[in-house]
Amino acid sequence: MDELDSAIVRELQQDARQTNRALAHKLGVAPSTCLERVRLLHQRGVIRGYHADIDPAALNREVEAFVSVQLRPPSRQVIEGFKAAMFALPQVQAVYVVAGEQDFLVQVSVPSLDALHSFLIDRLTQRREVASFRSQIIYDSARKHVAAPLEPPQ
Amino acid sequence: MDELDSAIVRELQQDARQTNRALAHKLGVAPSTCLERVRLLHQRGVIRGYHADIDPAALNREVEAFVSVQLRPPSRQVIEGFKAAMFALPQVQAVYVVAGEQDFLVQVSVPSLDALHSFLIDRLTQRREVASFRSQIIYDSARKHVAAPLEPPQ
DNA sequence: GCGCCTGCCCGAATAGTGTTCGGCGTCAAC
DNA sequence: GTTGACGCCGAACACTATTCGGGCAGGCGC
Repeated sequence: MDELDSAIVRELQQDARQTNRALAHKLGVAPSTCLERVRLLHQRGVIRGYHADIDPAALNREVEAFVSVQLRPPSRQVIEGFKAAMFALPQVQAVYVVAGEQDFLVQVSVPSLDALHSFLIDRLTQRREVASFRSQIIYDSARKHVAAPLEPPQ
Repeated sequence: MDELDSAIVRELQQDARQTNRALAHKLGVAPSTCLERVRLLHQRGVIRGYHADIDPAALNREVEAFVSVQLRPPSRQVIEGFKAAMFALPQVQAVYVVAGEQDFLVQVSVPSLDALHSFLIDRLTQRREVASFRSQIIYDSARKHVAAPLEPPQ
């Protein structure tokens, strides 16, 4: 993971579809060198995949929210089961098992506030292991698509 | 946004680097047709970009957490300023302005628990507009990279 | 210092791909 | 039935990915 690898990772986070030649030219190396580096980054698991970023509105998902959930009992079995069940739902974008008062953070995206309400009372309240939940509608968000390596002297 | 567009979007969410020919072959259309569709999806803003998914561990980011923050006063100026300041920090992955008890949800990724602590006391506590905050360390997470269009009869 | 080995990078060659463009079929309107 | 518009197709050409043999530098043993 030298300087060249970092640069490749940065560039591909920014635009995963640029040609290998363009990438090589930007970094000042030969295309064959660049290709080999990318292949190794893949093999080492550094690059996990390439994904298109889609406008949620185009997928009829105008409303996004975080739902934090407390489970009872918070045992391994219950947590794993709940995680799998949530992840299988099409409205669910991401599931986070967290430390704190709440056990789960579930990121959902739905067509409308009505759909969010339906989701909460049909999919969440239904489940007996849900002790309590709290939903936070997302008014505005900003996500980074490119993360740089951090150094310990941070 | 017909069936073919949806299929293209689904495929490119799954693997943004597959060749246009492979994509066309999967969907049973000519490469030229497929290319034109992709171009239009871009132009319409449906496809916002293509990004490599990188293992956080490779970027020296072993610890991830959500930090929920309450601001005082929660005015537009304060919110916008805080959002911009957080987003500029390298440890911050995403910023969400949310409804509820807390005003902000900040997703951070850092090398260690120490680094998280440093971030909280150096970058967050420092700011006068931060009335209170609560951090939730992420034990486990699962994110979807492909989202399907939702229909109103959901 | 000298020679050897290893690892990395390069450039050329080939196979495969992106991209353009003229033409054709289908459908709807009139 | 005729016309126009739209979208899809396939061939052609330029460009790109990918492979592979060779060369260069750095490190190590002697």
